[in-house]
Formats: sequence, C-alpha cells, structure tokens
Amino acid sequence: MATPTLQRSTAQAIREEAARLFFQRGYDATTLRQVAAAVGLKVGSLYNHIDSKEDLLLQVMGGIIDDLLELQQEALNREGDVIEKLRAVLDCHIRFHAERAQEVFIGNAELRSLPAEARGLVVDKRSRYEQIIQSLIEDAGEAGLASVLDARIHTYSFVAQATHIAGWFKPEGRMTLDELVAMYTKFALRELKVADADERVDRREA
Amino acid sequence: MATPTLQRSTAQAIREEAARLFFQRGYDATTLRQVAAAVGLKVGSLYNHIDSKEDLLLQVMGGIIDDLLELQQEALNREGDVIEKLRAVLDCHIRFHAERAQEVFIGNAELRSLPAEARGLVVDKRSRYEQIIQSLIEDAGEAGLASVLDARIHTYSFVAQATHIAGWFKPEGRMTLDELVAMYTKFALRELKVADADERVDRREA
DNA sequence: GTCTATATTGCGATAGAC
DNA sequence: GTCTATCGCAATATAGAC
Repeated sequence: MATPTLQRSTAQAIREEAARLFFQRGYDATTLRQVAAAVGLKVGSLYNHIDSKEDLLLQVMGGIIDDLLELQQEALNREGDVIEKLRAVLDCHIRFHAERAQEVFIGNAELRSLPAEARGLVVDKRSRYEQIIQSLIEDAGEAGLASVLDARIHTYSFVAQATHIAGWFKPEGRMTLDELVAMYTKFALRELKVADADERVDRREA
Repeated sequence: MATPTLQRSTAQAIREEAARLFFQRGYDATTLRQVAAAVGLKVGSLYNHIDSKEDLLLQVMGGIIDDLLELQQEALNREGDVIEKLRAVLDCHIRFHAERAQEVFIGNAELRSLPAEARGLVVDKRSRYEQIIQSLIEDAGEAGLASVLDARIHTYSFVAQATHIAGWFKPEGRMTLDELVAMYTKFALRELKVADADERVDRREA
C-alpha cells in the first residue's frame, strides 16, 4: 500500500463529495464551486487534483462496471445446477446495486454525460454483463427448470429492479441488505416460475 | 375545439422538439438554442411562446401524472375480483409507460430539475398512484389470492419495470405494445404467485 | 499544496427593428 | 410573429502570488 494513512486524501474527498452531489442534483446541475465548497476548498484548487469536470465524472464512475463484472464472474463459478448459478448471479447483482447505490445510480443516470468513446466502452461492458444473465435464463429454460417467457425481457426486468434499488436503498432503512437481496432474488425466481423459488433462496440463508 | 387545424402550432412544435432533446440529452444539458434550431427558429423567438426554460420543462411534463392517475381510476372500476382489478391496473400502468415513454422518462429523470413546490405536488401524486397499487397487492394477499412478501417492495418492483420500459420501448421494435403489456403483467402476477398467472392475462387477450 | 484574481465561453433572457 | 444584437451572469478553466 502506498498510502497507509487513515486520513482520506484530498483527491479522495473530492471524489466522495462529487459523488454525493452528482447523486443528489445530477452532474450537469452540480457546479465545481459546490464541490469545492463541500470539500472546503476554493474552485481553483480543485484543478490540482482533477483535469476537468468530465475527468472528475470519470473518476467517480471509476471502474464500477469492472467491479461488477468481476463479482459476476465469481458468482458464476458457484457450484450447483443452473438455477443455483442464476441465484448466485442475481444475489450478487442486487447486493452490488444496493451496497454501492450512489455510484451505480450515477453510472446509470450520467451515462449520457460521458464523452462518446468512454460511453461506448461502458455500454459494451454493460451489454456483456446483461448477456451473462440472459444466457443463464435461457439455459434454465432449456433445462426445464424455469418457464421463460422472453429471456431478454426477463433480463430487463431484473436490471430495472436493481437500478431502481440504487435510487432509494439506505442501509439504515427498514430492510437490511440481506433481507433486500433475498426478497428480490425470490421475485426473480418467482417470475421464472422456478420450482420452490422461495425455498431455493431461504435455503441459502444460513 | 379552438384550433381545428391539422398543422401543429409553433408552441406545440417547441414542446415536441424540447421533449425529444430533454429525453436524449437531459434538461440541463439541453440549451434553448438547440431547441430553437430544432424547430427552425432563433433563440429570441422562443420567448414568444414560453416564459422561461423551466416553464418549458413544466409544459413538457404537463399533466402526465394527472393523465396517469385518471387512467388508473378507470382501471380500478374494472369488474371482477381483486386480482382482476390488479391486472387491469397493471395493464394500464405498463401500457401508459410504454405509450408515452418519452414524457414519462422526462417526468422521472427531471423531477429534480423542477422547482421545489411543483416537485412536491408531483411527488405527492406519484405517492398516491403507488399507494393504489400497494393497497391492491395487500388486498390480494389478505384474500389469499396472492403470496405477498412485502407489498411496498412489490410495488417498487412494478414501478421499476415500467420506468425502465419508458427508457427503451419503441413501437416499431421487436415487440408490439400488447405483447409487452401482456408479458410484464404476467411477470407481476407470477411475482405474486397468483394462481394461473399466465392464463389470467391470456384470457383477457381476446 | 493553497489562495486571489481573471480569462473565456456560453448560457438564459431581453430590447427593439421589421 | 420573426429577426439581430446584446445584456448580465455564472460556468469551467487558467495564471501567478504565496
């Protein structure tokens, strides 16, 4: 580790406050003056840590989609039948969107604020991510373990729910993270008419 | 009718082009110069038709939530058991979000761009709208016709899916509007473990 | 690294001629 | 109603002193 200090660096503070403001007001509506004020700096000083406002947005979005893809791959290695793999992937899917709600929300809402080439890269990665889910759904259907109406639209359904969660979930709220994950995973398996959908999920809660 | 002409008025053209641009690039990132250019006007001329940029956003959002509430009330008058009412409300819910996708999308994404008091009004109406759905879900559960895990979160689930649809649905796409509505309604009834969920929906497709 | 300027740009909105 | 021209302002970004 290069910086073993417990103090967050100024650069880190800028990213965090920017994330908070981008989440709250949107990227376009957030001014660098507001970011600077939140950190306790003047606007000019920001430029010792960022190249531009767009660069700051990129920093905030960071490797969030890479992190998500990585965790999805881990989940895919779960042992068990295709439903167990799907359940693990959905667990990861929901958990990630709730745990890192603000970043995820910004990553979705401000996709169009990204420069075209960066946006293209992210879109491709999102597409690969969704394709994994869709393939699992198709496999489950072909194995006779799920009633698939349209794998693409089921995928949309699961993506929509997670995206929505990223807009409201707070760890200190009515539901714990684990409860949330269990509930939405049940929703998904129910939607696919998986046998013993609820029990499949509850069994994993040990 | 005051204006029985088939030509769209300049004011109407401005609203339509603004909606297209707000949908595409977001409200903050859209300039009035772009709107004017899209209509074939110069910036100054816009002000013969609008009071301000915020006023234009208000015009675009218009009474979309009122329209939605009105249609929901019609659906509620559907004869039949609580599941039939719920099915009708969800049908209306999905259909509306797909048919008026751009307006709905703007109404959601740009809620925070609205002045506080206007935003409060809209939020209250949305809340009432969602409460209707939630109550139907609770009723269905208490009647033993549905397996309700958490009525609020089921409602979130249905709201999330419709919101997502508003971001991608195109009438000329792979699915027809009716197919889309039928599919998502099945998703919802499946999620609630309603008996013969698919058949409930198919029966209505006459 | 911080700050106080300031340059530069482009925005929403207005004035006034036609 | 349209236009051209411009005002006033706030934004991003930079320069240079400390």
